[in-house]
Amino acid sequence: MSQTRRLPASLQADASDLALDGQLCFALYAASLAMTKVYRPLLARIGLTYPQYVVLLALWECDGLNIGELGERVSLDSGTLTPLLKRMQALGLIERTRSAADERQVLITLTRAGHDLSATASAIQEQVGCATACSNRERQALTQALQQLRAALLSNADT
Amino acid sequence: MSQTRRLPASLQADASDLALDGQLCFALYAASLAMTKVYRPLLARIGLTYPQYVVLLALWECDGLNIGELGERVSLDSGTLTPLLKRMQALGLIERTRSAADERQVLITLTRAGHDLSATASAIQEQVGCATACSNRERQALTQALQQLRAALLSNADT
DNA sequence: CGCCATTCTTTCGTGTGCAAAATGCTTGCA
DNA sequence: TGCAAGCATTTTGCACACGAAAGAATGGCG
Repeated sequence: MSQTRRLPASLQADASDLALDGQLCFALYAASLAMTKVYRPLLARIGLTYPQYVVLLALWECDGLNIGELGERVSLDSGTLTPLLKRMQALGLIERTRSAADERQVLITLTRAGHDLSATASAIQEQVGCATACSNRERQALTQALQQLRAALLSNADT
Repeated sequence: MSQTRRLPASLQADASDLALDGQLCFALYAASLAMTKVYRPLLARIGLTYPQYVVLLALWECDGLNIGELGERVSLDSGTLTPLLKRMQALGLIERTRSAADERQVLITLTRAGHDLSATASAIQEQVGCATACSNRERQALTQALQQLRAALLSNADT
């Protein structure tokens, strides 16, 4: 599996540190892929993708945001959101209107159909909760740990 | 922020459950995006993207895998890996050769240059470790929790 | 009043991710 | 032997994800 090499001790030590399964970054990446994999078929039944679902979560909580605010909330670039939101508009879930106060801004508001999807979403969320196979308490603890990690990473993003 | 609505109790209860920040799925999604955001500029200096780096991690651990095995290891589809690996070949980091034993398979092997990048990777890994702002013990615990979550999600992916 | 720096959004190019169809090799079975 | 079934990979099509650059509107400032 790992061949013996003649290297200075400083480099020799690295070999074990680079093991794929020991890496937090890979555990995060793989878990995130697995999560979307579970959501995909469930969301497909209502014609949504995972990022679109995340946007809806944000809008159910606070309707009428502009693209910049929405992007900050869900951690996405405006260049990603614009086409995504256009698709959601085509689905009849949201409206995109220029702000009267500042015509530079585009305000995103839920339609009736978009609002009503929250009931379905709750059902899906419960299904996935089962698939995680862990208690509410564990889930909460993990969620909090990930929020802290995210905050630390973002504040050190320029380092 | 959240307007009062008249709904049956069964739906009323959902409102708080759908709060964006309470969702494990969103915490995972956002943390994963934040992690790649930290890695991006560091990896860009050596011409790599994040998934390409993950593939290298896998190959440093076990060289000479075919595409299917590699995909299982890093949790990626062959449709994703094929173009990604071609780009890595163009960079001179890997070789793609048909297996003599079974001509259907494409074997991925590291070049000298690909092998040598592991030293740089260790340095990058350490930088990111600092950015996570948590101790080795915390990092290890979180990594393990994410691995368990991923395993649970994958085994229930068909539910 | 008109110019310009700022802010916000959109467009563009590159690179994932994944499902489904297409391609080419292998194996098993008549 | 010959071919049908199956397998590994590639291709195709759609949807993110992001940085950089272009467009559009606002708010000063001379």
